[in-house]
Amino acid sequence: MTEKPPREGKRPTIADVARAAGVAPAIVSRALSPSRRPVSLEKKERVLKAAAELGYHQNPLARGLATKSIDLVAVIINYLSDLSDLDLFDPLLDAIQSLGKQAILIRVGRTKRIDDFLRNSLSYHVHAALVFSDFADAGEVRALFHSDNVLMLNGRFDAESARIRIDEQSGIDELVRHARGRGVGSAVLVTGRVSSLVEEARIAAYRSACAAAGVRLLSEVGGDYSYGSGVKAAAVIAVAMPEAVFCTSDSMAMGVMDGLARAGRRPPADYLLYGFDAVDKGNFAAYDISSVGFDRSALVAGILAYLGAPEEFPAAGLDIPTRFIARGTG
Amino acid sequence: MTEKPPREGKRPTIADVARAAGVAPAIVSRALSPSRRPVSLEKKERVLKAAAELGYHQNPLARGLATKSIDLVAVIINYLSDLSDLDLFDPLLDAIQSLGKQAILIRVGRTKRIDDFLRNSLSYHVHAALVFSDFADAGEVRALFHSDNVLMLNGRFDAESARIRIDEQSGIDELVRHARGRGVGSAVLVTGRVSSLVEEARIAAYRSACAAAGVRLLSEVGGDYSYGSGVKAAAVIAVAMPEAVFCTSDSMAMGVMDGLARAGRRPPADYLLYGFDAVDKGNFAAYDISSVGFDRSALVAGILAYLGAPEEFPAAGLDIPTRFIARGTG
DNA sequence: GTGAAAGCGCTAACAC
DNA sequence: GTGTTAGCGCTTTCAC
Repeated sequence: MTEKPPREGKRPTIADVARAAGVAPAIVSRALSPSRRPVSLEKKERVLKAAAELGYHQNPLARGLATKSIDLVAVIINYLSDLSDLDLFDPLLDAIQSLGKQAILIRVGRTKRIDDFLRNSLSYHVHAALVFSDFADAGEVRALFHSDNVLMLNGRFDAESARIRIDEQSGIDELVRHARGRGVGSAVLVTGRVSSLVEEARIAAYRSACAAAGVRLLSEVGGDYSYGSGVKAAAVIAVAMPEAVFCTSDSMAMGVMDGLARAGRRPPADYLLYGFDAVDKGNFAAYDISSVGFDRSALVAGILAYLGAPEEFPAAGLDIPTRFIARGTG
Repeated sequence: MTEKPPREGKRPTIADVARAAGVAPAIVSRALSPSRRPVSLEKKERVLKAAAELGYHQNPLARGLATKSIDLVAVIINYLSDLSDLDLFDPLLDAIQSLGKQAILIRVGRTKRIDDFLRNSLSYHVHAALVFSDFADAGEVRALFHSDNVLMLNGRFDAESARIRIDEQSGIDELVRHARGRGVGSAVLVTGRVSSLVEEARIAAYRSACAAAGVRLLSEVGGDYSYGSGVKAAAVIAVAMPEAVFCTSDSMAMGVMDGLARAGRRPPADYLLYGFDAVDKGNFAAYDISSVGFDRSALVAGILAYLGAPEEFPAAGLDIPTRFIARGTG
């Protein structure tokens, strides 16, 4: 490393570089930042050289104070599982970092003083906010995040908000039609956290798909997305055994499968079983559950496009289609 | 909301509050921040009142520039799975936020220019860094992170570094003794990413535990922690069927289980199977795998203690013990 | 206990 | 193209 700060114990500043390069501080700023102001090639090189020799690095705080913006993207979640799964998270982080920004991960409970919390924090000054959490609707979030760029990914968008929507209806329609095609006339739906708008929409999609396909929905059993709640649901389901079980998560489907196995019922022989949110790779042999999924990389690509040029993002938002994935259970 | 900024379109500053309260800006700063300088109760109340009326909120950037520190905790990872699992992540985020700080999540690949990357970014100014990634050893990280507080959680600590260590040896010893107690004389070890120091130590722990307990390690099969790599490993294992299979992750154990099932071998009747990193709750009935786990909440509590008072953290670091968890497969 | 004033390190306006 | 000069909003001496 070639670091030798001019003043002992202090990091070199733009002034130090300017002195070393024999130019004005403003030139250094222009040479080192994506400024649109012109700098002669010769001075630019001198500056770059001096900066390297001094081991100069920008102070993002000072830069942020001056420009009133900061290379940070806030990712707003309730639970980490709001990010669907780990397959989404790592590429998302990569995407954010590839833009020279970093991700600040904010977990918002259902507290009322979210605004105070946010406004006092760095998150209020971020370049953009990605809202996965269903804590607030588009209007509130816009008000909250000042002039910042907000992308709604939680389903709570309105006409004015930038948004990416997972179009679950398409995959669910396909799934239910598939079941119908295999002779299913009646089914039970196992649901997750109904407080969530996304879940509400998902349930509605199942209802309408069933109505359209001519599948009778015998009942809806409440769960919480977890394997355990699926096992519990199975006890209820076993009473009036339907021809098919639709679950709004794969984990619940696994639970239902194990729960019903205790009663000697196994898919696909005794009933058809469908999950939701298929992760493409690494499916367990023991739980080869038919499901609905979407292309994670398409979602990340959409987010990346938004982050790169928010103003050019389609006003109508972006829709990511889902598709039915046939596996062993249905 | 009671927000009425004095100048149109601009957020109120400390100067606005000072004017409204009829005091000097310095007083406002002292009243509103945990400053040790005294402020008369009466003025403090005036300030608080004015701030509330104006809807004043601190600008963390300006504060950070002045104090050279910022209420951000950097979480350094390679993959999100470095955080063990989701059960760890949500409580960790809660812990960080409960301290009034926020988490900035940084994914470092194996790139060489990490230092440049970090020094130019906010992460360089954070209050503390939690290093889960094995990208660098303690010395490098300390050099990199300036004077900041660094907690090593990746096993790459030295005598001077603050660290929390998961003591895997204890749980592995227990596991191997347990296998020996059930008559196991020979076993195969399925390993993960061997480039990682943690994995290296884990493998060494198995070796020494086997030597101590008198279990012969027939071979070591390389995997990558994933279910799929476990399935592949099973093909190799099936050739010379050992009495037990130890896997350094639960996912690989699941894969091994399914892979060997194709050859008609099922635990615990035909062999004993052990995983690693048990998540306590929600174990799948179909994969009831004996494993080694540790108390996630103890880890989070340790991190919280460090974050709250880094200088009071035990110089010797903290050890989180692991324990063997007996389940159906061994 | 209080306030004026000098930074923190950078960018943006404005002259040249 | 270049340099000078004000800030950005806060904390912190330092004098009172």
